[in-house]
Amino acid sequence: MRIGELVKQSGISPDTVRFYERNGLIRSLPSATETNSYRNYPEEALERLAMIKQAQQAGFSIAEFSQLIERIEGPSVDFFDADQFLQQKIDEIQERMKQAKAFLKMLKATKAALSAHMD
Amino acid sequence: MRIGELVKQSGISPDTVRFYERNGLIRSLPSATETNSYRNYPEEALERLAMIKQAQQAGFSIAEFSQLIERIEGPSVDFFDADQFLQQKIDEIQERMKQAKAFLKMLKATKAALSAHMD
DNA sequence: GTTAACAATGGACCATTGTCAATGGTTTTG
DNA sequence: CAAAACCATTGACAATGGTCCATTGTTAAC
Repeated sequence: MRIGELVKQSGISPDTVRFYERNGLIRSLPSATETNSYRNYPEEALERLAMIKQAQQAGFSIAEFSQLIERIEGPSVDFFDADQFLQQKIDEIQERMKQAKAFLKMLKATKAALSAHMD
Repeated sequence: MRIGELVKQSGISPDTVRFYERNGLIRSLPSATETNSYRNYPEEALERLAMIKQAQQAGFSIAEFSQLIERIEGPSVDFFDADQFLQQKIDEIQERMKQAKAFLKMLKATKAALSAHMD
């Protein structure tokens, strides 16, 4: 699939897709049938883009996501290293979610207090 | 309390504290007893800094946090407006956490799959 | 009372995460 | 085949969230 199609289906701008690719978050394969200079994306690219969105919402930076990709599908996977990396990131996200949860709770309490004021 | 004390107790750099203050996230009171040009922070500043951290982990930008502050403790609070603002932010954070959760789940699954490989 | 430590301000600088515009090549459509 | 639509590359620009530095003022310690 060409970038235009990917853009249409994902809602992400072509510039952003190319930006992600430059940074190793997504890959395009050279087309088997065509010999142009157009990027050719596999179907999985869509899921990958969705995954990037999720990672960002979880507080991952592009650099971190790129490291993740390298570790889990790069050549010569170092299992121990990958395992350690994953565990660390899992911990970080859990901590972040804890903090976010506390903030959310506070917002809700604030809203409730406000509502009580409103009558 | 002066900025140095706040910095010591919060672990946040003085530049960052002043940056936050410039952007309306925190306020210093003119000291009642002293007549210098030093910032004077109330005890609550510490909690405020902690709250800023939480908000950031929840994906809040500085601008959003500043708007929040204005709404809940600014002069002439518009209850309806504040209520709507809070609800919207609550929804956004919940959506973000949903995505983050999905990502976390995927990381855990990836780690489990990796572990299975390791023996 | 003078030095050391602390604080304020202004402005430059930095990384991150995109976005835009210009220019030129490729494909598709009519 | 000519025009419109699509794509690539390069490099500039922008917003966000700080950080650093130089200069100057203030306070505290010796």
